[in-house]
Amino acid sequence: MDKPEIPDDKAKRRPITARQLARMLGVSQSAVSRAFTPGASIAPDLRDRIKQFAEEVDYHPNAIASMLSKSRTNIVGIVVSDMQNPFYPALIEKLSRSLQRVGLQSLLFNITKGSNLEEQLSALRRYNVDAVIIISATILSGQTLRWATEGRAALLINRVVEDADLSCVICDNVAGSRAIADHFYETGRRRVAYVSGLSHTTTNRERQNAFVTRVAELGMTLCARVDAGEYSYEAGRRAAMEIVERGGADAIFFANDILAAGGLDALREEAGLSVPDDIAVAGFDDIALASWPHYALTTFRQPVDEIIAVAVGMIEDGSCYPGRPITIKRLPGELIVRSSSHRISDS
Amino acid sequence: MDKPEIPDDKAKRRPITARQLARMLGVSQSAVSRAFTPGASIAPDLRDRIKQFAEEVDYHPNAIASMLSKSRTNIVGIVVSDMQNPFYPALIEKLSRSLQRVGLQSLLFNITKGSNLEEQLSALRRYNVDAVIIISATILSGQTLRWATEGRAALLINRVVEDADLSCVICDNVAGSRAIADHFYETGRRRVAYVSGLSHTTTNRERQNAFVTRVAELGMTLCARVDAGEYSYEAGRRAAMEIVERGGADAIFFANDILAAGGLDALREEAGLSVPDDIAVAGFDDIALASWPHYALTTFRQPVDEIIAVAVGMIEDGSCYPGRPITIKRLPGELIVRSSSHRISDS
DNA sequence: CCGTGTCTTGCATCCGTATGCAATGGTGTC
DNA sequence: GACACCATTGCATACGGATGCAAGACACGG
Repeated sequence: MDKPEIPDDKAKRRPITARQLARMLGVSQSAVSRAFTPGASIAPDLRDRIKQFAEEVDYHPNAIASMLSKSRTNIVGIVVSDMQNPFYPALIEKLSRSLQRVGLQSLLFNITKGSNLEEQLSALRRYNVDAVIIISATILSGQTLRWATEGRAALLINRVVEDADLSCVICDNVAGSRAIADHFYETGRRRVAYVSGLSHTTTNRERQNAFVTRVAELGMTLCARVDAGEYSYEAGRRAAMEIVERGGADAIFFANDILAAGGLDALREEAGLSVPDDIAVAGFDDIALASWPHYALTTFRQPVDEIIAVAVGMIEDGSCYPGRPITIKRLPGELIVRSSSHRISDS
Repeated sequence: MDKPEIPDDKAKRRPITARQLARMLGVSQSAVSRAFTPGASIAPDLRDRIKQFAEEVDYHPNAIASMLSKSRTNIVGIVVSDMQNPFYPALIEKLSRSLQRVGLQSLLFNITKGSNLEEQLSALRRYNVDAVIIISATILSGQTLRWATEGRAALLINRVVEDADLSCVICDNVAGSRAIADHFYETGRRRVAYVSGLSHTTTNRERQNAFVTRVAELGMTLCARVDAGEYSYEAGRRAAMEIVERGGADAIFFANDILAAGGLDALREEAGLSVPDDIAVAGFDDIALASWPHYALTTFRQPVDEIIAVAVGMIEDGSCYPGRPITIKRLPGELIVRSSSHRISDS
């Protein structure tokens, strides 16, 4: 008859605590804590009894208190800036899902050029997140990044920032851009053009340099090199028209797919050209839209799943914690040939 | 010469605490706490002195500890499921930005059909978030939602779930769908069709019922009603082709823009029809793509900014806290006529 | 000069869980 | 039966900041 009694004062809005649970069961609060700590020293039957009773009274360990005493939050800060490019939402979704799978939650830090970075990043510090994943370093200087991530695990995805002392995981931009150049060459193109997004980012510089270099190696002509100024559909359209007005080309490599989509539409609809007959178009990333029949965009697919796997792995094994040597992982992507660059003779 | 001395033992990786700061300055820990609490009772010069010194030694209040003692986290849980539809990333971005503006961070809960909901939602509870914003109720039953949000502020965006006792903020789907029907009628269409996404969601039901009803009122013929099964480009293509095969129509209203984009491309490229001459196309949401010249999609624009403003307002003023009466805010949208439905005679 | 009131400040305690340490009880060995 | 050993359990305290309460400082009116 020592069945514990469940008090039913619903008046209390505060959730039940481990201490209360313990008192009700006649055990110590430590026992409750141990019951919910995997691997803790506690008798199996006691653990079961506590867990079962916890379920009955709807007890859930308070994660905040746990964070405070363990000084571990199980939260990863994700710093993003441009969610306009569909590549990033897709990446973030998979990333947050992978993190959840290993028990980590994602705290979103959406930074904007306009808003004061300092305030936002100070929140990043105050929340004591276990790790920071920076997905868009576009508008953050190395110095700012270093300050924001000082003393905690941090990791860049899809960007390299020279002076930030941060590990990063990126797609092999060089191989990708060369593959595009090779593909243009092999399909008979000789007068090519390159459209950059934000010209100062390392991502763009890597892609541009590799492409331009390979183009020269192959003896193709680089007719134009246009800076679109931003990664957007509209910018892609403008860049494409600029290339047409400046004398055209027979192939354009856009720094990413969203630019390429705009460019392709402009070439067809505004310039009245046939893609791929008159001009070939290629992008980078392989976002969802690239596989839509209307675009059928030749592109270099970023190994998103692998990037995420590596990133999550680095966070789990602590290899991106402060003090550890900086590592830069370049993962291979894959050239995806679709009909924006090459009329496939036989399906 | 009572200038406080800054210890430089970088060895300690633990960040400095309020107590340490206080000791260094010769004040009490409470003073430090008050210096960082707006409106607290503290002399202005003491506050300045503390804040300045804090800056020197790089002290940041630990948000976790603050959460524990204030039992307020300043974190809002955002529950999402389908980030494939570009409407949601755009919404989330603006939402998280608005929340940040009022000092709230966004903790992302990315739920999937496959993964075990219970575990994910239990995390939602354990983290003691101040409020929960559910952006996609698609795969959550009212019962699950009620459990997940029990005892805390919660709010649905863009969905209504009958049995969940939750407040919600949505676009006026009925007015929107009627506007589309009226627009079709006014531009001479008489044989219309409707394509649903997920047919069981309230969003879809509202749009579908309103459209079908209005179509009948106006004496137009509803040639087809197709359930695409999901909100995706490919599903839109399939639905459009199904309508064509079943005899066609002279106007199709797709339950949202991403479906409409797929449908429009299929009608033009696969069915060889002219849009808008042979057939008009309209969507719902007004995502970025809708304004691209290639699509130029007639659509009903969701008042995203207003939805977010209202949602954030409800969280701030506590009107969605448990115990408060449930409110359902329907915000007016705006019909955006573009050339997918109507050839504009004069630009 | 004293009483009253306002403004600051420090003290002590609380928020809810984790964990080192000691105490307990039971098992196995010789 | 004595002793060593291991598995459990509880106790006490730490994690870092917030806050009620009381004490001290100071100003003002009488």
